[in-house]
Amino acid sequence: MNNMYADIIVDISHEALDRVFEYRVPDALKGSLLPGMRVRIPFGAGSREREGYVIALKDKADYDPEKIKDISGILPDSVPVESQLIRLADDLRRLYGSTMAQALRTVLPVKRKIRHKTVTYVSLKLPKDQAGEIRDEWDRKHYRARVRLMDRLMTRPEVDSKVLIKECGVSGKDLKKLEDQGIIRMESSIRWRKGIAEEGRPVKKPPIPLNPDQQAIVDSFLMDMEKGIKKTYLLYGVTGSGKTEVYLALIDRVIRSGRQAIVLIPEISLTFQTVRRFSERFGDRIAVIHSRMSAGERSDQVERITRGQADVVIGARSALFAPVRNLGLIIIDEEHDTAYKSDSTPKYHAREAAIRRAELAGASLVLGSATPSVESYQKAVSGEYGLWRLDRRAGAGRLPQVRIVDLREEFLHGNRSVFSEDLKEGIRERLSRGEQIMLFLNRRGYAGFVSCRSCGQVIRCPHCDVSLTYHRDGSLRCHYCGYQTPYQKLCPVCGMPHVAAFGLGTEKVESALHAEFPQARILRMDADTTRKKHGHEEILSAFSAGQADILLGTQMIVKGHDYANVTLVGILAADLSLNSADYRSAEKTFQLLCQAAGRAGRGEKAGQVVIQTYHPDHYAIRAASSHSYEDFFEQEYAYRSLMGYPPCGHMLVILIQSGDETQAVLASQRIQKIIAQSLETSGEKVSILNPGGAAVARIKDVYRQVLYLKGTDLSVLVDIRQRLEPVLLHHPLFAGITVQFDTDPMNRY
DNA sequence: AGCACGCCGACT
DNA sequence: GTCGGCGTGCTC
Repeated sequence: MNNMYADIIVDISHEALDRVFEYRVPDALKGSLLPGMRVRIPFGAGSREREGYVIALKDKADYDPEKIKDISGILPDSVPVESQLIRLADDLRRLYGSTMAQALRTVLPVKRKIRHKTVTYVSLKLPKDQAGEIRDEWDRKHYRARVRLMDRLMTRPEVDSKVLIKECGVSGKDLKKLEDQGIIRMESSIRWRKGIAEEGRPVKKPPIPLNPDQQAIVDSFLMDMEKGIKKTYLLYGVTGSGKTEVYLALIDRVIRSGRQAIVLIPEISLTFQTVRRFSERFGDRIAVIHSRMSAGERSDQVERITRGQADVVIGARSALFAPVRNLGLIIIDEEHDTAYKSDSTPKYHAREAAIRRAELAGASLVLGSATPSVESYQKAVSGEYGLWRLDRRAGAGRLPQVRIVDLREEFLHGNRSVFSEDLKEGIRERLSRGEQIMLFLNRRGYAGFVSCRSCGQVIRCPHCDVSLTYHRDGSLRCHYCGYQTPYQKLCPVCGMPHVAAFGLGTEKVESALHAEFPQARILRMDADTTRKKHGHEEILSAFSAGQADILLGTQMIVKGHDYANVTLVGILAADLSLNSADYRSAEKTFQLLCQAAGRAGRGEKAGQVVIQTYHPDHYAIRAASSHSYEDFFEQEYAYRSLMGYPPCGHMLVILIQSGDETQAVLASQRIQKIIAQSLETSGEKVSILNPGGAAVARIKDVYRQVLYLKGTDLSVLVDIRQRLEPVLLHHPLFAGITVQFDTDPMNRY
């Protein structure tokens, strides 16, 4: 039999190992081994068993045949994947910055153990004098690494045990031993995430006939299909215009041509209701993938997909990588949603990744939104994407009437309440008619920051450089790290009893509502009330069932869910999201207002929206009130192009983190220097914004430095990153410092 | 990442 | 001499 070799990526995320290694395929595995599979391989001097990914098979090896080792075996649950996904991983790695192993891990449908990301905090357990004695004893015994460790811990605790291992030269085992001996204390912290609803039984229903607008879109798609045109389309449809019906019809056509579809939905709106609409149409030929599934459930779904038992895969961001064999269509619903941007490395955007996957598979891509991202709309009007529009609501509902209330005038007229006269009047009216109201506030907690009225001192978190928030149980809490301390009237700085909470929070609004409308039944929904597993669903279905008159909440109440009986939507402070120092703040505000407004008047009864604001003339607020996306886009695009922000340019964020403030600053300066030098030689124009600090300079005792690079050409930024990576790996200055990259970021740093 | 090799200082 | 820690380089 002929020799067979495999190119393999070792599953260790380290740049030094980020390349292919050749292995021999033993006879026993020939025939069953395919690219994309995970295998066990002997690696390194000790031929320790490691895991790796097969990325290609070949009959010749380039490396010294004497040194080539055999693959030990295929991992159970290993699934072959078209070379497409491996190429996609390679693209993601190059564009967003990661090792190939990390990129493969995000792309391949492995049943992987849900590994919590942990950081271990190390501090001294013994009092200083005792620790000093132990240190001196070690010094006598010439335990140099341990002495360095002790000297360091005696000045300050260390945030990340990895830094100690690297810089003091102690081993992980040593630390464990010292912990057992009661000399040091080690605390590991885990990151957690949110849950989501379950699936239900599908009952097939006949399709709703399309209206002429919807039909025209489906027809034009069919014409392109017949001509063999594969491209990206933007479906811009106002809320309630029936985008989902169009999706269903498009998917139906694609399935009939023998191909499959992937539908992406933002995690938060991926609810039972959404899934049901698809299962009512396609029965059990759908597969659902979401983050809260157990490893077993997930691998069942993946197996059904690989076996060809599903025509439609529905899921959040990561479902984009479902191992669908003959992909014909990808749909991204609510394409503007920031949830499509991954927050772990590689920090890819599902929209960009989908464009690439569709290209590789020869599939079409449909982006749907009532408030398209500036990026997508720009590409649609420039002709790069096809543009489909749905300007009218599909059913009985009409777009609600919007009223802007100037809060400054309310204040001038002596109204000190959270609610304007217009809003109060509206609420009263709805209550008397038995209709429902949604009130939207972009903030959680009882109030905003807490400060001393006498000296102006703001009470801050001792670990995070952010202000603490007052909660009604009498505690001050940090939203970044969960730090809690009891509220005190006495100012820690000037000693005057004038510390008080300012601002607006859902809890505060709730009590104001109770005071104003004692008869109203109120449901509050925010991060605090939905913390338990299905809190989210419970509250929404209670409101839907008419168990409350008013639903008060943050961001999360504006997504999905139709409530026929809601005829008034109030936005209490439209400015809250407008004030953040982020180039996307106007876009975010506009999207939020449109979505919130879209909740009103979904049924037979006409809807009304009241927007309270201190900036009644801001274009985002004006455009939202007249339901004019075009007006908003025109002004926003002008601003972006003036400033060179995406889509009129690109950005690269470099996040530098260290437990030591000076080191973080030094590393940041060094990086700036390297960038400046490489720009000098290439002559490219890239500007470095905001050097010398992050919006939050410290989180959980980790110091942060952030650099924003802005340039017209994405490839120049990618180049800079690639030139930086080897330096970060080898230069001693970067030992114990984490550097992360984010291309075209969607969140603030 | 994790292992071996080789260098250097300190102690039996 | 020899023991053992630490820097360096390599892993198919």
